[in-house]
Amino acid sequence: MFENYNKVQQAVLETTLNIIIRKELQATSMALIAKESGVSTGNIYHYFKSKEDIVNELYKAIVTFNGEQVRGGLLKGTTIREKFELGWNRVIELGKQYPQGFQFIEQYSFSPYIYEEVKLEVYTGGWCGPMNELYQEAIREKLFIPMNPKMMVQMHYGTFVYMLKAHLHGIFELSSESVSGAIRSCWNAVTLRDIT
Amino acid sequence: MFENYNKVQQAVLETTLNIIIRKELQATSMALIAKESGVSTGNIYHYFKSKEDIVNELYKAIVTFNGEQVRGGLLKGTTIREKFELGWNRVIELGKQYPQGFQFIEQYSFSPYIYEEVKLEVYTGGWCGPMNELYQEAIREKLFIPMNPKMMVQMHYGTFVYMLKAHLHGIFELSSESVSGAIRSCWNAVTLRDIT
Amino acid sequence: MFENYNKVQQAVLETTLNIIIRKELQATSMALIAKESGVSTGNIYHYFKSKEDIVNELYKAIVTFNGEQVRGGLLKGTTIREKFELGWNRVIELGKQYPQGFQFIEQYSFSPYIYEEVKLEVYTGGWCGPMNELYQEAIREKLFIPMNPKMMVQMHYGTFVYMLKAHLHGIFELSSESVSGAIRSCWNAVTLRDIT
Amino acid sequence: MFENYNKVQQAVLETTLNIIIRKELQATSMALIAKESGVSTGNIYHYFKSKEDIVNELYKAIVTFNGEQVRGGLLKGTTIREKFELGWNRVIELGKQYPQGFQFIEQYSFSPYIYEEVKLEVYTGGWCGPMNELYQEAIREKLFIPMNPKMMVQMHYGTFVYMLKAHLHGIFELSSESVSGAIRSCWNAVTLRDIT
DNA sequence: AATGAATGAGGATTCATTCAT
DNA sequence: GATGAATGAATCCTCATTCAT
Repeated sequence: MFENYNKVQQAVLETTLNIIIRKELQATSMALIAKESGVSTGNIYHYFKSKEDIVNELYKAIVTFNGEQVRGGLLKGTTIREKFELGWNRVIELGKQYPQGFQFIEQYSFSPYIYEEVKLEVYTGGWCGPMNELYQEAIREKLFIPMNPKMMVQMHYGTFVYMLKAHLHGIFELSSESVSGAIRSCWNAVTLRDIT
Repeated sequence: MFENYNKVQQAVLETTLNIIIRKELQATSMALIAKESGVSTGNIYHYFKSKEDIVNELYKAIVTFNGEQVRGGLLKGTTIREKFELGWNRVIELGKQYPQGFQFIEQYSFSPYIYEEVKLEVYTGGWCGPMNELYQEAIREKLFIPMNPKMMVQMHYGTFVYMLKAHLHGIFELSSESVSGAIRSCWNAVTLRDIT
Repeated sequence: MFENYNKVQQAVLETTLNIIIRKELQATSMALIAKESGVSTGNIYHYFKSKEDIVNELYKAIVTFNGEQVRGGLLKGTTIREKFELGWNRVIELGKQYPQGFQFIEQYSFSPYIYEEVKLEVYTGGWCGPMNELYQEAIREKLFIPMNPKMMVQMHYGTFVYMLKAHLHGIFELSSESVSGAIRSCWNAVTLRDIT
Repeated sequence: MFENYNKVQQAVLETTLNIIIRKELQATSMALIAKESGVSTGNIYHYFKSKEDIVNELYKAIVTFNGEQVRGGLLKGTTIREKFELGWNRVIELGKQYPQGFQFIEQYSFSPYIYEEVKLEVYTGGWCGPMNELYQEAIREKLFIPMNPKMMVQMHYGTFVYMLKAHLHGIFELSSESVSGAIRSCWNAVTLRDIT
């Protein structure tokens, strides 16, 4: 998840993510990060400007990683339908595989602690871009209903996010059938009925 | 939003919400709450056990309020379709009218700072209950596809939450047409096609 | 010396002066001030904005006190000569009686740590004002040579400051004869010879 | 000013002086000295034992330099009066030409940060020695009043220091006339009247 | 000689909370 | 009930110094 960073930075970012999810940002002290990451406080400040900087870097790193993963999934498909399924499947997979990263983004995407510019990268540099394009193409091909593609993508993302959330809260299990059911339902929600 | 509380408690809860959204939980000090609410720190402790208590009370109050509002909307409808539309419309309305409350719940629904028991009330005492029942009924009547109704509700809730989020982030505008379009699309996503 | 402050502020200012002279500003930590003054760190910040604020307040307080003392001395005299002698005597007395205050002003009058506005008060609100007027009057009465009175006052102040400095460094003793000799010598330095 | 030191030491001393005057000793970190001098921290420690060592070396260097300059000035004169004028002129010249060095000595001559032994060098190895001798000679020749020569030198030095201080604080300008006026006035202050 | 990453004690300051009034 | 002065532990961060390279 943090391949673009050096050893020290990786240790700090990983540890920080772990503590924030476990204990809240409030309780995530530099002393604790230092202790758990094995990097001295002084040296943390050699690689990061401030605590805020660490958290923002973390946000950016996760968003970037997620973006790459989803984009990678999308590209493996050939038809629009395949791409649709592979893309959203990756979103779910990511959430299940990296629940901490997923929760972190969820919790802090509205936080004033994350710089506005960093937040906007989700919509630009993240996975939204390729997904938006896919939806646009589907509309052009009269496969999807003529709605704002960005909005449709957001709506579907919300669908999967909340499935994951409820799953992580223990409200219900997330079997692969329910996931493919959900994906199918999303597909149905936006395809032109008579065309099918 | 805080009708069940006395004047002092209301002032404290309102102020706290305001500061948390504006500045993060981290930066929400008791001194600041005291100053902005006009209630002395000593007196705040007369009405609340601790800072944690305030924030959890706030969470509970907003969830309860939202629940009442959505339930109120639902009950006005007669047919399942009407209830469906009125209910989700209220969700959107609430988010637009009380963006701070909406953002607060979004940010802190995963936070370890909120007691697990309080968080679970969303699913039980909140608006989810009546909505779950509505979906269950729709399935029984062969109107909706046979899926876990709780999951369907979560999915749709996610849909609207992310429309609101993107709207609040300034990604796109939320016209009443796009809202009703989204509601219709959700309806289509889960209704049995041949029945329509 | 700190009559215009409350008990807590007095304790803090006195302690700070003491430590700064004994140990340097660098080594004057808030923890030490708290310990030696018997005021908790938290409470110090209730009465002072910052460490810088304490030190600047200290500077201001000493300068004001010195000003009042010297002005008080001046006024007791009737003739110019008497005022001259009483005034400068007070300067020396102050330095001997409050060596810490004297050293502090000496050391920090050039320091960037003291706000420029606070520093300028020495020349305006301090004892310089009345002294300048005295010299001006003496020039008008053809008693003193026609020189910039402000400069003359500074020169004489420097004379006494360096006597005190050397005295405090243990270079020589400061007997009352040597002081009156010095004052006489200053008087001779600026009086018109033939007039005497 | 630092001719007796090698390139690296010169860079460090110059930079340190500059920062101390600009920012206070407190804010003069080794990291900043390293950055501004272009010498790495590690290498600074190759040439200096500690930060304290740098500052004390700086003090010593400036005092020595000033001493040489003033002594050099003195020697150019032949009569006592000439030596007197040339010597004090050099003091003023030095202050105007090297204001940072002048301010540094002024600020730190009382500081516990400077080792007592280093401070005493001002009075022995500095310019005071030759000046003291000059005054002693003048007394012997019945030119000056019979006062402690060391004290007289200190007094006069204070006179010029405070002229410079007020000048550097922007209280008044220091024209060459006012300087020679001040020197003359000092001369008059200590010469036996009837002798002139 | 020279570098700058690494250390961790110590710095100023803030904070939740208490309690005398 | 209400106030806000007082507490001191805990916070983020800096700093002089060391040491492997």
